[in-house]
Amino acid sequence: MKPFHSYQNPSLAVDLAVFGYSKQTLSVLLLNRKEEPFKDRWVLPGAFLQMEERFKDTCSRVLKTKLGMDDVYLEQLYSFDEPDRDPRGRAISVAHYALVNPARVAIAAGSMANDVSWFNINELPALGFDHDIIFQQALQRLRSKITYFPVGFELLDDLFTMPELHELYECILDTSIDRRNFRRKILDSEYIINTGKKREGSQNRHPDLYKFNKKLKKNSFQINI
Amino acid sequence: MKPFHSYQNPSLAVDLAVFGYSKQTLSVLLLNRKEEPFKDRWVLPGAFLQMEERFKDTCSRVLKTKLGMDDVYLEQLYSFDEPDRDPRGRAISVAHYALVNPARVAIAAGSMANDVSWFNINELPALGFDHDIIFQQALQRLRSKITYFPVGFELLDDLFTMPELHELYECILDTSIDRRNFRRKILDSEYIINTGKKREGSQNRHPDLYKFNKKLKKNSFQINI
DNA sequence: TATCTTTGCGTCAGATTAACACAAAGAGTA
DNA sequence: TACTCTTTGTGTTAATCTGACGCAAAGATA
Repeated sequence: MKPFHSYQNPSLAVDLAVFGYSKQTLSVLLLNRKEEPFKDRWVLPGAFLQMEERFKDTCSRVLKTKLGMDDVYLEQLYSFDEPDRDPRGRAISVAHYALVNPARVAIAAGSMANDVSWFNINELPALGFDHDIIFQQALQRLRSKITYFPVGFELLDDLFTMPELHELYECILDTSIDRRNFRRKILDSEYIINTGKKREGSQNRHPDLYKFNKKLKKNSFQINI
Repeated sequence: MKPFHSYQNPSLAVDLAVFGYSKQTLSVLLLNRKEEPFKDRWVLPGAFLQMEERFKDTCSRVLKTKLGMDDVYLEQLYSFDEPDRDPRGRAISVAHYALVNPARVAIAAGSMANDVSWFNINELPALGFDHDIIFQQALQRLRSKITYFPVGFELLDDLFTMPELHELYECILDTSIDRRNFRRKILDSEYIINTGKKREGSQNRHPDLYKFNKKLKKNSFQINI
């Protein structure tokens, strides 16, 4: 299908800030480019829109084919339109961010495997294109979102303990949060449910296992960490 | 310049939810379409991106040429990509919202004049395209934003009174707010400055005139209405 | 049984907020 | 001038929320 107005449109792409949390570290997934421009530089994964694709379709395609991931939390972030953001020509990027549990996704071990890697968000290399800016904005959005909406569980296993959730928040917000006050706020918000089970194996007291409360009314949720 | 990858791109446009506040009413600017599709229906103003234009450029062009407006507050909202949102073919819209003071902008009295009109946001007709959705999202964003960031003054005159600001908040948030508590929060936030002058002419006590504090550090601002 | 660490639960003072009282200012009117 | 009516500016108080912290229960080890 041709565009129905006169001038030649810019290229249209999505870029993805894929966040993962593992071993008390928040990481982002980067791709090592094998072609110009920005050959050998690390960039956010992305792709051009294909015929009839919606943004989320393109994102899912990238997540599936390049990274072997299915069913991840995805949110549109912002559209970037600096004319010179891609040296090949005018290209517009509709940036998204994704939250995944790295334990659940095995990065596809294909030919790409060596070109994809998790990076601690505090130890990022300089990225190609305008991806530094996109990443910073994604991180800011994640930090803002998690303080008032329960997206944290997207990064954890189905069952998780209170100390695990607590550490996740401290890690994402890069601040220390009083353990006991955190517990109270989270429990008051009713966004998690105590399963009655306990996480076994640790040396000390075995913490309760919680699960996310899926019946939570979307608008009733409000924490202020 | 041609796009540097293989397939034919969708059309790219911006749509604008232009909010105005006047006489204790929050309004949005609508355009009456004179062509198919959606002939004779009201829609948000918008335009296709022209060569080398950035989103904000296109927005400014629409505001200037169709509405005769300059220098308005503008913020990117969201990008809409439903494949059938435009019956003419695939078109992507990067929606923005704008805040203007209707008293300061005279809607251009050209051939378009009869086709442009302010509508009370509570009395909107059914809009063409997917503009109902875009508008609702814009309204939601405005409501959310105004509770934590001082954008209200964009809708008012340079000098305004506390009751005027108070009414604006009540109108936008569609709720009643205790006058005295509101005053305290706003003053504590230091985002407005008492000019010492008073608004004359009213029958009763003459209220103080305030102005926006432009030296306010962007990140220090935080109200919770 | 004692010790060490982690986890769960509770307390309390200080800060914030909501609800409300009241006086001052301005204009009209007897 | 004195009184009324309405609006605006300021303060008070009780309820609520938040941050800081104490302490005991649970589990493993010595």
